[in-house]
Amino acid sequence: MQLDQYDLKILQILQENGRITKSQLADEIHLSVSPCWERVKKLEQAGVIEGYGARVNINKILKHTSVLVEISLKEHHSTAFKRFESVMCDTPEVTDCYATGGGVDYILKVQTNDIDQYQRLMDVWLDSELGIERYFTYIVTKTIKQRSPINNE
Amino acid sequence: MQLDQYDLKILQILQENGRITKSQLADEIHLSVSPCWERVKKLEQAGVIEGYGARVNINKILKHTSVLVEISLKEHHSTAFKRFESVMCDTPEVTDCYATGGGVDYILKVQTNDIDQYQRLMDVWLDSELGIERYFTYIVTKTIKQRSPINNE
DNA sequence: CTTGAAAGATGGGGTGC
DNA sequence: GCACCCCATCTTTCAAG
Repeated sequence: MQLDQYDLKILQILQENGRITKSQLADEIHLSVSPCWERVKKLEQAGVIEGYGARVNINKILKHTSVLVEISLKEHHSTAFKRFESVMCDTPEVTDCYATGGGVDYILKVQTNDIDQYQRLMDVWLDSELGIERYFTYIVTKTIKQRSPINNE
Repeated sequence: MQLDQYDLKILQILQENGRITKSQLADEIHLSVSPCWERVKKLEQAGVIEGYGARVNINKILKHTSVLVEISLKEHHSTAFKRFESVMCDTPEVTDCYATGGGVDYILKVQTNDIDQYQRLMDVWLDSELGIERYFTYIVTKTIKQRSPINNE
């Protein structure tokens, strides 16, 4: 898919303001409504725009704790990886999960009500057949920044 | 702020589908439009809903590399922290930044076109007066999961 | 919480450049 | 490709009951 400056601008604006009206969007990118609308539709159909969502500030509704966790597995074959990854995907407390090179196999971000609840979750993982060899926990003391990619320079 | 089941349901739905119409939303939570709309407005004004945005699949539009970086500073006083944090906030390549307890001061996620570009960014940081004592880079080889909190159980 | 109503947006269509 | 009409239908927003 080939994107021009208009498309990038559309993405940039929609990323910040997903509920902007198509006419306002058209104004901002200096196109009229129809071509603008067709670009948006194209971006959605191509899967560049996967969907729209509200940014919910979790801090306003409940006390919670975030931790970052480095995890290494005992075994390094694809079934072990697959099992681990599917458990991560199915665990709502895990908000982010990345496979990494560089000493550990995975780095996760986990959100729970408190540290106890995190530790209980970890205990369940350790007791199950997930094959965790070792893990290291970093407690998040402050969230400085949280995602907003795409900024066309 | 006190949230009831309706509000949680609203948040859950809006998080997944931020462009749903208020009438559809009202249908789904089994309320009529106006009360539903007032709840949404209240959630927005209270800052529980911070905004709306398109979920953009960055992989569809450009090749890029994500790295996770652990950073420790030389000095641990608030001006050093503030300076570091403001640079992180102003650097678009940094998508996430967390202050942590547990051996390192910060953990970041950085997105660049390639590893070279990341390394150049790091070189700039090291040469500037940011006070980085040491850092460790984990290259993300696979993104397993990426954020979707709030799931009322 | 419900109804209702005005103002505006959507999603098409079509024409012409 | 784009812009500039039109138009029926739905949505938003805010009264008043």
